[in-house]
Amino acid sequence: MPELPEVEIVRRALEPVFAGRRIESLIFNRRNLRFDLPQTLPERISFSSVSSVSRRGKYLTVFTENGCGFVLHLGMSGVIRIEAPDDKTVTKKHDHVEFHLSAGYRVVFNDPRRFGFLEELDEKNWEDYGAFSSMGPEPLGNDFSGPVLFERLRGRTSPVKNALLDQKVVAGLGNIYVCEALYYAGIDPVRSACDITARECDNMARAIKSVLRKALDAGGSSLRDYKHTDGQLGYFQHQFSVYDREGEVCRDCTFEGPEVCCVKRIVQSGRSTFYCPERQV
DNA sequence: CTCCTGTCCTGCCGGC
DNA sequence: TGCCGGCAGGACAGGA
Repeated sequence: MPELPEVEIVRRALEPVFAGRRIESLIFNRRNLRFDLPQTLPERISFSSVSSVSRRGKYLTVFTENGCGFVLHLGMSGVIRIEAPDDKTVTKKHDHVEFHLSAGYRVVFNDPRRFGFLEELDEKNWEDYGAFSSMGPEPLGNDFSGPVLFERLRGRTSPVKNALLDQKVVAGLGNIYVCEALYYAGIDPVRSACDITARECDNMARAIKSVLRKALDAGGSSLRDYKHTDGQLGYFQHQFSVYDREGEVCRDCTFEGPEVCCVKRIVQSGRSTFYCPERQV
């Protein structure tokens, strides 16, 4: 499931393909994804050149020179496929959106579960877009730190795991990186968010940045090979410390003797949380 | 405000 | 072998 690092990798791959190229046509192969597709967008952005490809949290934004644009969310299973001019054009099941660009490039959005969405956006007032207007800081940006996180968790009685999943608290985190970050910070995921001390928030902010950077680096190294992986961009394999490792020994376990520490799985708000009870307190 | 629950959707996997 | 139920989860609506 694409979270901030995966979306950023997609952005980096899309930028050189989109930037400066003209959108010859935009084709919707169905009426809706998660939401109805913007039927007026194709005529508004066709034949104009792309001026920017950006990311905010898990959202991608693309704008054209005439000030039009759109926001794209990959949802759970969304994947971007880039086809170069000399590639054979293939249409796959769940290819919902196709951009045909100048010089024969194609960008295809494929999303089996259709949790993704694409909505029209004006460059002028993109910050007014609902999700953006209330979104928390970029975790890899300069305005995210321990003190900032501490402030944003104030008054929040829900478990810290749930709070970190809230895009209003901090942007771009999903279930996987929240579990991983809490592991590295040594924080028990069931603790109430407002009970986390300032000092622990320093550790959490550091852990969040570190986990995201590592994933970015791993994705970055596979980026140059994307053509060999069927041209598909969306998410990558990572080595997780706790996520999806129920019953296994946690990655940095130093526990010795007959009692081996192992990763536990609990359910919080209907979602799996993986953690190490020995290290996370 | 915050918090919680139900909803959307299909591929995959385990059980029989 | 094939069917079926359960599970996975990001964002959001709506109610407490």
